[in-house]
Amino acid sequence: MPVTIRDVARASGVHISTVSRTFSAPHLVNPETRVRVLACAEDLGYRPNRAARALITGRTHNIGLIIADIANPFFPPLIKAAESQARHRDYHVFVADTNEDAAAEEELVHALAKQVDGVLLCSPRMSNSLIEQLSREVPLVVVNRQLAGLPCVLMDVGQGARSAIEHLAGLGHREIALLGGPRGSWTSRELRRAAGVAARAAGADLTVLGPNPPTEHGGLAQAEQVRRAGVTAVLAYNDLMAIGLLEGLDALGVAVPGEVSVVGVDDISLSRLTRPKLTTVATPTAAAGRTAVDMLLQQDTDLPRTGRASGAAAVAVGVRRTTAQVMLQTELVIRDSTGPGPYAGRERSGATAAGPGPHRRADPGGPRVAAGDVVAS
Amino acid sequence: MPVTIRDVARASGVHISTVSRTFSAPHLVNPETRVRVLACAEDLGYRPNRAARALITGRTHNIGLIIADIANPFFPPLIKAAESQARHRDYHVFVADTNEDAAAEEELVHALAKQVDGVLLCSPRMSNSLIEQLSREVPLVVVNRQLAGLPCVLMDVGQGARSAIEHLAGLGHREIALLGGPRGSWTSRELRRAAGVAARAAGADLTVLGPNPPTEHGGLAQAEQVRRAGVTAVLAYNDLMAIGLLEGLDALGVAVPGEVSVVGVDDISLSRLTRPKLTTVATPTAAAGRTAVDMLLQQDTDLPRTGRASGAAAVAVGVRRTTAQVMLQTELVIRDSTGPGPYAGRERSGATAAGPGPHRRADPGGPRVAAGDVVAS
DNA sequence: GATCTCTGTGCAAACCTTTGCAGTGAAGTA
DNA sequence: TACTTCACTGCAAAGGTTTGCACAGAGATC
Repeated sequence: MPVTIRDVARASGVHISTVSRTFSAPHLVNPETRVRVLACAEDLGYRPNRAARALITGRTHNIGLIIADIANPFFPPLIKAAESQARHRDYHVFVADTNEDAAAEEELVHALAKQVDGVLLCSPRMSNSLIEQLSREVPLVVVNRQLAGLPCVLMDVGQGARSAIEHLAGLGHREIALLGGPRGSWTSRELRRAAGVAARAAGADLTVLGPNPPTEHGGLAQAEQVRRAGVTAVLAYNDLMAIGLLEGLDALGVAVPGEVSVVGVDDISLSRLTRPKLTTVATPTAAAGRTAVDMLLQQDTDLPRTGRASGAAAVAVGVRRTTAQVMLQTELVIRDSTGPGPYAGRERSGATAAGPGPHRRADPGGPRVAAGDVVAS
Repeated sequence: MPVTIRDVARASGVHISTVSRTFSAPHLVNPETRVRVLACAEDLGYRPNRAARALITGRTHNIGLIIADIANPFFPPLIKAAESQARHRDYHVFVADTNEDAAAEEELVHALAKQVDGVLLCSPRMSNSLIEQLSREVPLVVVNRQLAGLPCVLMDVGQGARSAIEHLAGLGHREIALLGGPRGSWTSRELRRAAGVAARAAGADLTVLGPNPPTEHGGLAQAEQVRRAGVTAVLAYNDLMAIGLLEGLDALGVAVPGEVSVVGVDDISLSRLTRPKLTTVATPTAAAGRTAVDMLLQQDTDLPRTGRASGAAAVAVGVRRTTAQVMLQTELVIRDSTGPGPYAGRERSGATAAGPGPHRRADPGGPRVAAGDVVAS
């Protein structure tokens, strides 16, 4: 029932190889023949079988995108950017969700391995050694995790944490909590490290609460702890948790930013919709998606193909993998969930402790994110 | 470099067919041989090439999921439910985003056709006739669109609209606006139809505004129109638009629900987080995902396979497609964005016009969605 | 008129599996 | 003993495509 290259060949009176060339190397076939073949193909509704093509060329023109949780609004912009970038290069993206489950991640890499030309591993939860092992099976680009020897796209959450802590300290907060993210998250570790350093430098105390599930509920569940900890400011692992915390504090009757200031990370679109609007560290999510696809496709063109069509040239060059690591910048966006703390006005007053008036608002639009720098290669 | 069945055969001293059987029909091979082969496979890190397998069996064990917009929080629960249901049956799901673009939808169906065993088309934007045509290329299940002769999973938004309008009319609203969804959306048409009927029955006027992009911004952009239309209540195409409208009205200084009541559709998790919390028509998104996968896989096992392995039995049965259409129930969840209207208390007072006190709150948890009914088959 | 170049096409192998069929030898049956 | 049955394994074709190589014929060159 499905029409193959053979049917087209029969219909147009040429050999199947000519039909094949009509599609994959049109310049090699006589214009007259070409139009005839194309007409027949059109007539019969022929579409090249990509799986069969992949079998011999070693190129599927698909890339896999493994995501911890599609429901986390952090990811969709990344997915969309990756998809549009891939489409430009005539690639398709297959997205798979792991439910924050390390075992599912491994499973999926294996399942995808032979059906895609490479995989983007976003915010993986599995161990470094397992990732390295899997990278021998299929080209990998890792997002939100630093891994020696593998191409990585990172967001400078360390810098973001620093900015956030400095912002809070500048507002007069000295007792700050950090709501940690999920176990196994590189971002969470990085955030904690940088926040610790920044807090020490600013003379503030940092209490770490967690690990927590990186969801609204994870934040909500910590509201009680936050109140008990006696802190006046909180930096959350991500916006979702920050928003949950906002909810939880509201339910407990704790005023934000009156009694407690809250800062998130990611700047998901939702963070503009809460009351109060969320101060947050904007991460360049879309840029990360684009960059990761670029790096994967770059690596892909460098690498020899697996099919019989492997060029001798590629072999001569050897398996020289590009392992560039890109760090993308983050930026603090100040909205309404942060306000003066108990030490407002004392020492390092600066521009921040400008009285009880309205806080600085982020300008509503425009690009906020700088281009990434290559950090290592 | 990649290890194939042949390498395993060589290593374990058997024919490739024995290796093949070790994986796909273990009971046909001697236990001793089996363990030896498995050991060798393990040693060499062999993994069956699913693409090659698909070429001959005609079964990829993948299903495609085409989504209008991953960033719309309506979809992730559907995706996750579909994914988990598929995983149970040893299938993988490839998600693709079309950016609300009909042309991209067609593109993607073609691209996926030979790499999956079937496609779930969610809230498609393309024409019925095109969908029908594509369904000849690959098994299709359509979600959120009724289409004769094709298996469909629908949500009873008509009933939802009716409940919403009755709720509003009961609260004393007589001038109601409907914020329409995107052009080409079956749900939007259905909503409009049912809302019109219900409004007439309740003696209320219905003003339709739209079509609009089904996003937060689409709702926000209509705030001005809503105010100008002089309505006291609005039913929005989905929660995202309702939330945008909440924003817009807030910016215009219009109180919700004091001056205008707002109802959304979908009950995305976000709708519990707005101020005021959103009254909305809950749609059984996860159930839809599960059901759609079930229907697709059902159809899949019925249909003869394309590969040479096609059983004669299937042919004897003939191409009997299951074209069941399932309608899932919706339910109105009343929160804080709806309140008494100008005609509150006059006639049909009921339980709704209980003075200016707090409105009814939805209970926070528990299942709200009934199981689906088969409507036709 | 012989040789060369070039364009267009056909041939057949290869990619990695699965599976119907046939063959082997051992155990069971008459 | 001769026959059947059975469990296991090998053989080879098939699935749809790509591509190196060979070849035919046309035109150009000397």
